[in-house]
Formats: sequence, structure tokens, C-alpha cells
Amino acid sequence: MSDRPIHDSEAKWQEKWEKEGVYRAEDRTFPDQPHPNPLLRKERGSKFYGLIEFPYPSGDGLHVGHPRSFTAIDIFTRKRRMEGKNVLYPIGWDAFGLPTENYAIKTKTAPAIVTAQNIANFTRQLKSLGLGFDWSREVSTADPAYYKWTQWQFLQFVKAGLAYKAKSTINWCPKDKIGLANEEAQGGVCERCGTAVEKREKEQWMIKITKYAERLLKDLDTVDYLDRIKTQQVNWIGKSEGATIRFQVSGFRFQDGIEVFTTRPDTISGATFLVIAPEMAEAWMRDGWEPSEEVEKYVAMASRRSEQERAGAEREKGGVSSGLKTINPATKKEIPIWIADYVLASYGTGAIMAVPAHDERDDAFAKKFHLPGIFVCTREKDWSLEKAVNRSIEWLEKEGVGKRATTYKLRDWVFSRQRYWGEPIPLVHCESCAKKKQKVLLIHGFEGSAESNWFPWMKQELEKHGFEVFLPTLPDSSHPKFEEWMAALEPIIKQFGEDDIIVGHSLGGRSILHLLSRLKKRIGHVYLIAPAVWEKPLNWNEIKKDPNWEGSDVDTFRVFHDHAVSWEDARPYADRKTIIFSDDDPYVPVQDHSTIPAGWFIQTLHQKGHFNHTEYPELLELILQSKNTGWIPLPDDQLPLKLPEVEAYEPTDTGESPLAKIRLWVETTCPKCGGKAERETDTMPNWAGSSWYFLRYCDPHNDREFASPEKLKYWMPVDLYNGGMEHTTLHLLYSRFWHKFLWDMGYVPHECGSEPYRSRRSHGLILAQGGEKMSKSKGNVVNPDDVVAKYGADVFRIYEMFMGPFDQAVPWDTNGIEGVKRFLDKVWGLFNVGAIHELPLPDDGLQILYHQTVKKITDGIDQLQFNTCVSQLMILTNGFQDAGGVPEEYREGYLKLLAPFAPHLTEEIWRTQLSHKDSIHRSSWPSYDPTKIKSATFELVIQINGKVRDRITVATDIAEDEAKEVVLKSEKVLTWLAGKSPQKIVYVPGKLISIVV
RNA sequence: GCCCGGGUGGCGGAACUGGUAUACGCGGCGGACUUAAAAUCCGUAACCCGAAAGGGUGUGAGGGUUCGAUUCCCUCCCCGGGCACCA
Repeated sequence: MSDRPIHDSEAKWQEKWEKEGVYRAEDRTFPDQPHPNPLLRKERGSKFYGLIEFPYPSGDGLHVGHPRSFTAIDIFTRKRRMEGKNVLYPIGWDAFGLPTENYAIKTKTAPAIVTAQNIANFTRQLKSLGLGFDWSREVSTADPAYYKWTQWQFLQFVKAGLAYKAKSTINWCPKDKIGLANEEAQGGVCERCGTAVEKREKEQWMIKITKYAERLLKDLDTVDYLDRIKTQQVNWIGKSEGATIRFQVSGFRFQDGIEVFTTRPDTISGATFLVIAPEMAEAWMRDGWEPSEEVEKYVAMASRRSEQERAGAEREKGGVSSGLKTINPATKKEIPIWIADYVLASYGTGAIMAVPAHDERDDAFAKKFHLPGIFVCTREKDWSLEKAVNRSIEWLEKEGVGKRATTYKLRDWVFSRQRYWGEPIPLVHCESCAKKKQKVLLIHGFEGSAESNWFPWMKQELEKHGFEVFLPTLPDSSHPKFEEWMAALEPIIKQFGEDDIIVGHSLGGRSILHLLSRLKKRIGHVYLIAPAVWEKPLNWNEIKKDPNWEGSDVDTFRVFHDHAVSWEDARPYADRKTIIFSDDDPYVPVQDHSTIPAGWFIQTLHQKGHFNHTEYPELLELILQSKNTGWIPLPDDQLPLKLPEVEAYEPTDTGESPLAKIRLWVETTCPKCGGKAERETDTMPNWAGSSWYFLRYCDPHNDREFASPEKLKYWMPVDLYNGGMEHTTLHLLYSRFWHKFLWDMGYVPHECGSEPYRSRRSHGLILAQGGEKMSKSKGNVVNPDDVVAKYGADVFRIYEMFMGPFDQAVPWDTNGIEGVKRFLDKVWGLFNVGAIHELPLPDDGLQILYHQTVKKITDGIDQLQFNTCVSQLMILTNGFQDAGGVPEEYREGYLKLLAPFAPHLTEEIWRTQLSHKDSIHRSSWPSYDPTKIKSATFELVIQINGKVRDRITVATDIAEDEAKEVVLKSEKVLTWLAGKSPQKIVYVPGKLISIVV
């Protein structure tokens, strides 16, 4: 018997597979309509998209943890391929990031060069493992052809008003000299180096992920994630429902009072004082409040303290009286206002009402500062908590002192990094554009006027914010003539430019589409509010009968409406385009991107009616997002904005990115006005490029779009996504959010669904031999290269699957791997013993074992139970060995079951010994015969008083009476019964008989 | 403190909707082959009592439901992970 071929054979097949394109995914067209609920959609159509978190190509090379996840999904996708699916299993590089930059600083090598070297090494390592990646789709986030689209997508956030620059307190790591997101500074220490973070004020780009909090929470119901992953997401989003209550402040010149958030408004009578966060007090001081010296001292001290110190071990509550008083609206009693840092500025409203009787923290604070803690229970004894809360909110709303409110722990995403090795943020700051006065044109609808609905209010509000507002009453709006309206509007728009804004309601919204495509003039931002553009052709006879339209001149409206509009034609002439629907509108139903082409940002406000009220603060808020800040997006044709080459990568002590030092790069011209402008010097975080890479895999070489809608429609959503638990809060949340936004914009086709991952699983860590974490400093790191060199890839793969349950942490065991090697040696031996004509014929036992194994592997892989799959394959292998060989009729099936686990060895046997031309990995998955899984007889277990006393072999289909009869005759049973008669006999078919005496 | 996991032989771990606890692998022990060793193969193995047949005990601890509990319920202990002054 020859030795099992390893290294030469493995390398040979790896090359051959690549040449033959065995793992190449084939782009096809979208075959069928997916079910609207992704959970029920299952794996639709002919495709299967399996995804692993693309690795960060660190200088240390592949860790043994990477192959655990990669091999698992490799096995899964190989099986799907053999089941006839068109499989996409791609690989790429999360290539931007700090370690590379730090290495570059140390060695004075360009990060791009370091990255290229690391990628080459990772590629070599991954290829040596025989993973069935489609290498033709390889992407790298640091490749300008890739980050062009990361930048472009970021600009879509800017244009939709979801990105903004704000001065915020950031977590500053003094060692790495970098601002960290809250998520990266958990526990008050830097995630990377463990140094305690400081608080610093810095202008940062932020993305409004909080706007998506509710959807990110609710849509978890539509995906199949591991429960603990869902739980972590839910906790991270941290929704709480309750009320905001406004407390009037006597003697303070800000008339708005103080708003607090509480989940227990029913306890308001017990509120004996208010507490505000020091940051709030600081803000008041900036606005002119002059507190006592003591307060000033306290606030200054609190702002110096880091989050970590504030949340520190003892949690000794500090605070100071503000000297201000307010009135408890329930008891009408005067209560004091305190300032204390146990109240967080960033949660709720930054202020609380303290109810010592109900809240431990308030109680501790009250005791320490000798504040009153009266207990007044407003809750009727038999009310549930929910009812009490609801009643109290009703009372607050009736009194006009408070209202129902929901808050989330989730904060906006701090998107800026003051570092070199990341995507440059493609914005320039133009002083002269910032100063320009912007025009707004408000267009009313059918039967409207400058005095109707919310127009007068909106005009006034916008003027307060410095806009020049045009609000014409259009001719004869009850009997609108198309050309007359156009003639009234066109001269106004002719004065408009790329900074200006048009807002149209209903028929006015429809008119915007006409105006843009007629005038072909570029406008800044258009808002179509419940635009009179319907998804389906209108049935005019029905409209005439509709009571909502009663008394209206439907015929004239119809003539106007017959002038066709096109979303597509209008699209190029407005830089930003927002459509707003009300979700309960009698005239205009909510539309989505199945009818409106990509590029329009569709928002649905939870409003009743057709926007006929006099005030809409939400609309105002949206329009104010178009207010020019002087930050100008680069036009698409100037993307990618490439990272300039620099000599020194050190971040600066001032907190600015190294890019700020390159004046030649920073100084540029404004793409809008052509004047002098300066580039943004911050770069994007790692989370940016990894938020959409799964979309790029669908169409990795596209240079006109980040991915074509056709390809996205075919491949998305990802069917199975596996990654580490360390990414279940941040990466998973960010990428879900990013994807939802692109979906909202229509760039991800509607058919894909708004959730990127149909299912998400997680693998456990691989620990070092003793059970502790692997780390370089402990010197207990196992290098995959060494394992592959010694045993080959097949053994390495199977060992990693066999170690323990996939989702649990397991320690590496040098001895354990030997068993796997023996297993594959045995397999090889089975195909090398004697001549083929000496093969045994299958007996009953072997037949059952084979069919059971097929079933077990078929189900087991789908459930990611790889460890038990391997043991079952070992059992079958032992069975064949005992029988003296593999019976002819099981040879191919057996090999195929093994193929996903040991792709090289099985291919070697398949092609060399069984003389197949095509790869085993493109063969079909074996099936089993359910009737051959059960044996004709089984061992009936006999229990007497719960103890096993005998076993009798009986026919599988034995009847209950017959079984009982046989059992009661058994000698052992008679002995144990000792003459007594059974009180009860329980029969479990196919299993046992339990006799109670 | 709160929320998730998880505690099964010497070790990694199996056990379907409650139904023979310890599959498979490692390691151990005994044997075969060999001059010898390695490799391979065969056998053995939870613990206690017993020469054996056999009996008893046993899935972190205690209790409960059940003819029957690793599995379901209650209380508690330990380990791992996440969140943590979130009003």
C-alpha cells in the first residue's frame, strides 16, 4: 500500500481547480420573486451566497482562528454546490487600519507596500488550505477602485442629510493619538492599546445611525440570526419607552425649562429633585447662565474626568446644587435642581427627575446630600405597571407638561479618524459657498395657495434661518392649467442655482419633475412632499365617486395630470432628491423603489393625512438639512479622491490627521464656485469599507457603479454569514444600517430586501493548548503554516472541524490532530486494498450505516454540526474497514460525503482511481433511502421500576401486545417481578418497555 | 448588578421532540506483528463492592414533576462572554 499523497497532491489539485474554474461563481439573471419575508424566503432560486468576514491582512499572517470559520463555510458552500446551487463564496481584504499604519511609522515603509506584502502572504496561506473561494472576485478596501465607491456612498449619506459635522466630545487615546468611537473605547480604555482615554472636543463627521434605530431593531424579526447575536443587537440599540416631562425653571432666563426623560412617569409625584448632567450646565453657562462659584468648580472638574473615572469602581456619587428651583407638576411643590455626573449627557435628555423612593441611585444621591425622599404612590394598587405608565402619560399630555417618548442607547456614528491609512473623506470646505444666501421655492398643490396648509409657517421658519423664500400663489389652483403653472414657476427657477432648494407639495411636487426635465437646470435639493405621482394609472371614474375628491374639478386636474412625468428624466438635475410620504394619506399612497428609480431618498413620516396641517416640524427639520455648511461634496467624476503619498505617517499632537500637513493636497478649488477651498483631512474608520464589501463581491470589477442592480438582484441577500462574536455589535450593526440606507436610496434593488444577511452564525475561539487565549506574548500561538507543512490541508481542515462544537471555544490539542491523520490514512487505505473485484457486498448492517451516515451528514452540515459529521464519517470508515473494503455501490457516495471536508484526498481518489474527468466538487450530493435507515430488528430495553434489567431483540414492527407478552415471559423479568404483578406497563415503540411494580 | 452561553470519564466532546448516559477521537492499559522500536491491527476501559455472575452509585449541588430527567421546573454554586450610573 502506498502512502497517502499529501503535499504534491494538494498543490496539484489547488492549481487544477483554479485552472478549471471549479469555484467560479456564475453571474445569472434574477430568476424569481423572493418572498417578502426573508425568513420564509429561504435560499431562493439557483444561487447560494456564503460569506465569511474578510480578514484584516496583518503582518502576523493567518491565525488558526481564521480557518475555523473559513473551512466551515467552505464545507457548507461545497455541499450547496454539489446540491446544484450556483455558489458565490468570495474573499477579500479589510485592508485599511491602524496596525499597518503603526508598522509603517516604525519601519518607514509606505502602508500601501506593507499591505500588499501582507495580502500576498495571506493569499498564499489561504490557497494552501484548499478553500473554495472565487478568487476572481477578490476585493481590497484600500484599492482606489474599491474605495472610490466607499467615498461615493459616504457622499450619498451627506446628500441625504444623514452625515453632519459636529463638535463632539470624543474619546482621545493619547498613545495612539487617535479619536475613538464610543464603541472602540468601551470601559474607558482604548480598544487597541488599553490606554485610558481622555475626553477632547473635536469637530467630527457623524452619521445619523440613530435615525435607523427603530428599523434596525424591528427588522431583526425578519432575519435568522443566532439568538445571542440578536440579543446583543437589541441591547446595544437599547430602546426605552416612557415620557419626556418639562419642568419650568423659575428665575432662569431660558423659558423652555428643563426636559427630562423617564421610563416611569407614574412615579412623578415622588420626584423630589431634578438632576442635570454637568455638560448641560456647561452649555447653559456658555449661553450666559452665571452660577455659583461652587457650581463652576464642579462642572470644570467633571468635564476633566474621563468616562472611565466617572463610571469608575466606587461610583461614589458627586454633585452640587445649581441653586435653581422648579415645580413638580404633580404635587405643585417646589423642588431643587442639582448637577451631578451620575446623569449622562448623552442619554435621554441629559436630565432626570429623581425619585428616591423608586430608584436606588436617586436614593443614594438623596441620602448623601440630605435631599428629601418623600414617597407618594400614585399607582392604584390593582393597576399593572403598563397601565399606570399609560395613565400618567395621558395625564401629562392633558396638562401639557409632558408627552410620550422613546429613547435609545444607540448614538450617532463618529465617522472621522485623524489618521492616514483610511479612505479620505471626499469633501472640501468653501468659505464663499458657506456665506451664500440660499433660495427656497415652495410650491403648493391642487386647490392650495400661499396662505394654505403649512406654507405660511414654513416660509416664516425658513426666513428665520436665513433663507430667501419664494412662495407664489399659482394661478387658479382649483382649476389648474399646466402651462400657466409652468409659466409662473419657470422664471423663478431660472434664478436658482446648485445651492438652492425647491419644495413641492402634492401637485406642486409633481410640477417639480416637469420643471427639472423641461429646464434642464441643475438645482441643489428638491423635496417632493406627497407628490401627485401615482404608482398605477388612476381610474378617473372612481376618483369622481370618491368622497375625498367631492366638489373638486377632477376633469381639469386630469388634463394637468395627463402631462407625463418621469423620475428618470428629472433625476440628473437635482443633486439631492428627497420624497416624503405620509403613511396614512387618502390621496397619495407610499411608494418605494420598486416604482421609483434609484437616487431618490424616500422617507415615510408617520403622519395622518395629506400634509394639510399648519405646522410640520419634521418637514422643517428635513429641509434645514440642506442648509449649506460650506462643505461641498466632490463631484462623482473627481472620485476616487486618492490618498496622497506622504513621507511621515505620524499623527499630529494637535489631533489633526497627517494629511493636514500636506498643504499642496489640502489647498484646492471648490467644485461648485471654483474659488479657493480646503479639503477635509480626516479619513474614514475601518467600519466604512467593511459595511458594503458583500455588495461589491456581486460585481467586483464594475467601474460605473458600486455594483449593478441586476447582479445585486441575483446574488443578494447573503444566505449565510459567519463571523466572530466580537463583531456582532459594531460591524453587524453598521453594515445593516449602511445596507438599509443604500436600499432606501434604491441603489440596492428593492427585491434584495432591506436586510443584507439572511442568516448569521458565529464561531467560537480557538484557544491555546492549556485553554487560555493564544497570544504572541505567551508564545502559545499555533501557526497554520506549520500544521499544513506537517499534516497537509485536509487533516488541518478536518481537525479544526472535529475539535468541538463550531460555536464554542475549544482548546487546540496537538495529540488530537494525530487521530484525524489516522482517519484519512484509513480512508486512503480503503481505496488501495487489493483489487476492486474483491470488494465486499453490503450486508444489512453496512447498508443501514451507510444510509444513516448520508442522512446525518446531509442534515449535519446544514446545521453546522461539523464535529459530529466528522465522527459519523469515522464510524462509517471503521465500518468499511471491518467489512474489508467499501462495497462498489457506496464508493462514490462515501467519497462525496467526505469531499467537502477533505477536498484534496477525495479529488485524488475520484479522478485518479475512479477515473473521473470532472471534479468531485462539481458532482452531485448523494441521497439516502429513508426506508433503509432502520433495521428489521432492534434491541428492546426492559426497565423495571426505572432500571434497565434486560434487553431482547425483537422485530422493528412488533405490536405492543406482542412485545408485552414476550417481555413478561423473560426469565430476568420474572426474577425481578418476584411474583408480584405489574401495576403499570409503559411501551415506547422502537425503544423500551417500562414496568412498574 | 443585569442579559446570554456553558458545567457529562484522565482529556476534547456525543446523546433525536424526556426513553439503553459516556458515540467518535486523544491519552491509558493488555495483546498480536517485530531481533527491537516505530507504524499498524486486535482487545480493554465511568466509579464503588465482588474472583466472577451480579449488584449499587453516577451528567456542578440540592429539591420537584414523571413509569422514566444530561434533557422540563424551582433554588443555589462555579466557569466563559456581553452590557454596565441607560433614568
